[in-house]
Amino acid sequence: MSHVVVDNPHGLDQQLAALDLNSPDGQGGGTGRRYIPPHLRNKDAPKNAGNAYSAARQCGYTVAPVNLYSPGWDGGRSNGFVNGYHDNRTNGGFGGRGPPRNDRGFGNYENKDGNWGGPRDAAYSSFGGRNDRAKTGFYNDRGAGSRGRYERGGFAGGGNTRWVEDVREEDWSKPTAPNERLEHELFSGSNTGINFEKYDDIPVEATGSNCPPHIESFHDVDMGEIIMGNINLSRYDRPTPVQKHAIPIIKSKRDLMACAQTGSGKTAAFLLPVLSQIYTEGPGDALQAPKNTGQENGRYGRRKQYPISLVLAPTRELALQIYDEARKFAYRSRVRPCVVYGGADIGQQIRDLERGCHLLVATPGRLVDMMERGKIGLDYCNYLVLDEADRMLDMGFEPQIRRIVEQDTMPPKGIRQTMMFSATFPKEIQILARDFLEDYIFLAVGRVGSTSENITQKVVWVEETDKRSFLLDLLNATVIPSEVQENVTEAPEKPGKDSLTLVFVETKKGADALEDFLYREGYACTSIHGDRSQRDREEALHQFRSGRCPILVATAVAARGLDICNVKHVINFDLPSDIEEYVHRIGRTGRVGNLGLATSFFNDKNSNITKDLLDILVEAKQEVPSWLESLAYEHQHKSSSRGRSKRFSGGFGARDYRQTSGGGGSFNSNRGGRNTGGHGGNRGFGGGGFGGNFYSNDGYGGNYSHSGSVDWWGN
DNA sequence: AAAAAAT
Repeated sequence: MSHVVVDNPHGLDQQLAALDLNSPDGQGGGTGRRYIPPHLRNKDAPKNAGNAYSAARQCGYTVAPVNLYSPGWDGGRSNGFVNGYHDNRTNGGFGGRGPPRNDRGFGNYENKDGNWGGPRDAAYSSFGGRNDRAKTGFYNDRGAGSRGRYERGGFAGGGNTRWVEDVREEDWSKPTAPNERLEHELFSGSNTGINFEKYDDIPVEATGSNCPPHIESFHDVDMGEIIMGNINLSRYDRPTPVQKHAIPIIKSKRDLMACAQTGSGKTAAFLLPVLSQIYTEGPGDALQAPKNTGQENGRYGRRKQYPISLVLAPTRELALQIYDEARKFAYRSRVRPCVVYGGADIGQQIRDLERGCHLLVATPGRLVDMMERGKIGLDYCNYLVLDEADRMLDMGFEPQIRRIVEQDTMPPKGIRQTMMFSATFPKEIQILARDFLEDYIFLAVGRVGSTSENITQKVVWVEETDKRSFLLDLLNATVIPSEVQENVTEAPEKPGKDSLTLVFVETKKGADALEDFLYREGYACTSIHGDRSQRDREEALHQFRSGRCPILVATAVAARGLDICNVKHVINFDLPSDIEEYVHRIGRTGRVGNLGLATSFFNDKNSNITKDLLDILVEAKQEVPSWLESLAYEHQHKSSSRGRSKRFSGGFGARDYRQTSGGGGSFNSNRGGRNTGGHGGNRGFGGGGFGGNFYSNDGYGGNYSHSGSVDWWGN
């Protein structure tokens, strides 16, 4: 059942018609036709780069002008104030590059013609190779030979003109001196590369105009000597499927929307080409920016940093993880990666930023904070990556994200290069992609480390009161409880340095309690949840990773994205009520080609997940306990009569439900004959290749709590 | 009846 391709084009089109955002011309909504990704529509639309408005209007969409608050782009409107302070940097200069002023009444400006400034944007002229981003006519090519230039400040009179030594005399493409200690620190960890041949089977589909061919080896594309050196040090052997496709796409300066799971190697898929580009092109204007004028160090602004690349991630731990990867690939380069996220001392983060920041990894809230403090300017951010975009929207980050991307000084789409990664492609993400991406390529990657192959999934019936003792039995692994025997063929490995066990619970309280219990029972364990201090969280993760505490009790905070090798066993002490969450949780094991075991405790409290769980097990070709099967059957019948839980109302009366909540994916089993009637789980999940996962299920947009009215908890 | 995220 895996890698199902869409075989129900009608249903699919129906759904897409329902969300018809992009096809005023009817292209997207026709029946009987294949889904046309948004970027393939409106082919005739003028490629007026950055012309967000016209594009939006073409779509029959009334939107607030995207850069409403970014007077900078149409030039000359900035008054050179930053956060209420005078900003010497822009004094009398191009002006247009002034910082965002959404508190200064610029909101009334409308960029009337959508022209991002034309000649005045000569500020964009790049010494590097950015000009070959052909679709934009913005770059005033001064050629690569300049050794210096007049500083921006001087152009419009008003002072400050001075010759600036061109820092690009440093060749960013050449490696800097090696540093043994650092090298050891960065690369001594285990190989996180994914080198297994079976990954070749992972289906990948790329759509979009002029999509560059994929690569088979890291050597098929020139990423420069720094990157190649670091790839070697990381012991990356060959690219994963997502890397094979994403690397050439990003290298050829195209925007990208990629649907891929974590664990597919996607962090490197964007870090490698982005950093490679930065190395070849040098810092561009970013280093010319105020930083070196000395003026930013004055009374008001202390060294505002202008990262060339920004990566946004939903959770702090994930941000850290991406940052750690970035440090590897930035080794022996002039690029300095930084990370900012909440819960940690902001002063320390600011000091770190002040030491230089070319690539910034951030969680949205803290970044906005940094921007408002005038510590970060996105004026020169040429590369924007949104990682786990669906997750970020789930968590309600959309306002912050739009604030960062649209309402500030970030270059508009078409100028910057934007890459979005998401496990799913629901309506909200499609809208975001439409707003943030220009002429993008859509990449759909089948699930790597698919549950069916790598992870053995067990579901056992355990009453609430028995859970603890049951858990102890599992951890000891010497005795397999009789109830489990029928399902557990191999005993789980005992937790140990190379055999980590991750125990998921549903509540923070529960996490504390269970950790206490295990601790009292003499187990080396720790816990992670959102109420623990950031320091404790990181410490816990470290203890776990290093194997000092081979048992980690966790809430949903650890369910997604975290890449911890050697997790041999995931135990759902409490099952989640959402199948999506389940999939993410068990995905913490069986990574990088290893085998994993996932054991879930099930009792009547979990009836809401019965059907979806069953479907997942079937799809992943796992043994299904007979009681689960009959339960699912019962549940379906029982609930169809008296209105099922909102979330799993699948199968019946689709459209009527779609505004209410949950069930979105459910009614559209896009699998032709088999109307599973409640199968929301296919979305973004394992078995189902691309089509079904990404295009369809979320058509009704009901799957995400932020989209509809009520979620499972009634919030 | 929850978790996450800026303070």
